[in-house]
Amino acid sequence: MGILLRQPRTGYDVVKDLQSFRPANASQIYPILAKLEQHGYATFEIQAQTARPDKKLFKLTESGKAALARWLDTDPEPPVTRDDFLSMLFSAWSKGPDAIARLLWHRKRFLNRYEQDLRAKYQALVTNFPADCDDPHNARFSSTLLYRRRIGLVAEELRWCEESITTLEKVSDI
Amino acid sequence: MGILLRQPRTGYDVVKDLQSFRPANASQIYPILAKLEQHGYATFEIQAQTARPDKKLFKLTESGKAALARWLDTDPEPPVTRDDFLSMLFSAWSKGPDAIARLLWHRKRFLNRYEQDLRAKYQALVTNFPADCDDPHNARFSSTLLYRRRIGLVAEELRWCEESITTLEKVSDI
DNA sequence: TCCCGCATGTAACGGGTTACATGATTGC
DNA sequence: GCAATCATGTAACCCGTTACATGCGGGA
Repeated sequence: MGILLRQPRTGYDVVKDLQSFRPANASQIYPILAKLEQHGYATFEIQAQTARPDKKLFKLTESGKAALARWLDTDPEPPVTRDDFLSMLFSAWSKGPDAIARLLWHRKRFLNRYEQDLRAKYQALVTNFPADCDDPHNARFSSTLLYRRRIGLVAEELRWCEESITTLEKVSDI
Repeated sequence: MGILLRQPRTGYDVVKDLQSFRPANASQIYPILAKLEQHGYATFEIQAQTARPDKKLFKLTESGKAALARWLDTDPEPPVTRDDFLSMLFSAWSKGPDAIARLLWHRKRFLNRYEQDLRAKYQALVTNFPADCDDPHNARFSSTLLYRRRIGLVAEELRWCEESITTLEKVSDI
């Protein structure tokens, strides 16, 4: 399952870490961690805290690391996306060019915000840990690759949005 | 739900049409069509066929069209993707640069095939119906926008794959 | 001969989301 | 005073997938 125990983390932390590229919510993660523990793939230490529920700090066992390594050798499934925007665009012609333009503008705003966010995080990563990011044996190397990918894709979709808006303008007011 | 009744279609056709941008399978579509019919959003005519089960040709009612128009006025949810490849890449550092390269090559091959397929379909569309594709009141206009988007994104990810492979080579054999 | 395409569905299962339950601390 | 952050979980539900059931015609 969503195995991302680079470092020991609590369930709560795992949810946050996954957020960026494989969203899942708490009520899903906790049962999974419990199951991993039952199968011997992970163990946890309890850290008592005052004024908060006790933390369960999970970490992978050797057997868990082996299972992850095996999974890495399998071929990944083709990606699946669901995106209401695309479905709407598919039917938007029925309401005319204005509706299409509205959708595109909406998407553009969304992408702009998203891009800024990504760039900020990426910048923070490479300025704080420049050495790690260049070392392919380091976890942060993987992270930089993933950031660069997302940034490139978002920039491309943004380009597409603008292109589409201009063609729409050209076509509809001639 | 997946409302894409541009023209009257059978359940079987709907599944195929959706394939490209919002995959769903037959056992999901049939109950949905039945529900649409119960709610008065769609009706069907039965076309008897010899040697095959009778066709149920569904089409949207006025009330169905109105519902679709209302949906088009709502703001789309942010997109969700799940992609094993990304999860694997995230952990691939643990197995070293070769594992990362292997993943990237695998993805590259996948994207190459996908890109060819998309370009072929896009070409077919614009050569067969050049006028429709330029008319924003026509359904095929929406389709061309969607194709251009997908093609751009796939090309960008391909570029990223190649870039990543070369940085990996540079970094690991110096 | 066997698989693919056409054409419809039902039943069981599994993964994911939403809602609920608890509770102290910190900042607006 | 209210929301957000930290921290754990359970229960119900929905959406989607897999497997099953049926059956003929055409191409490899």
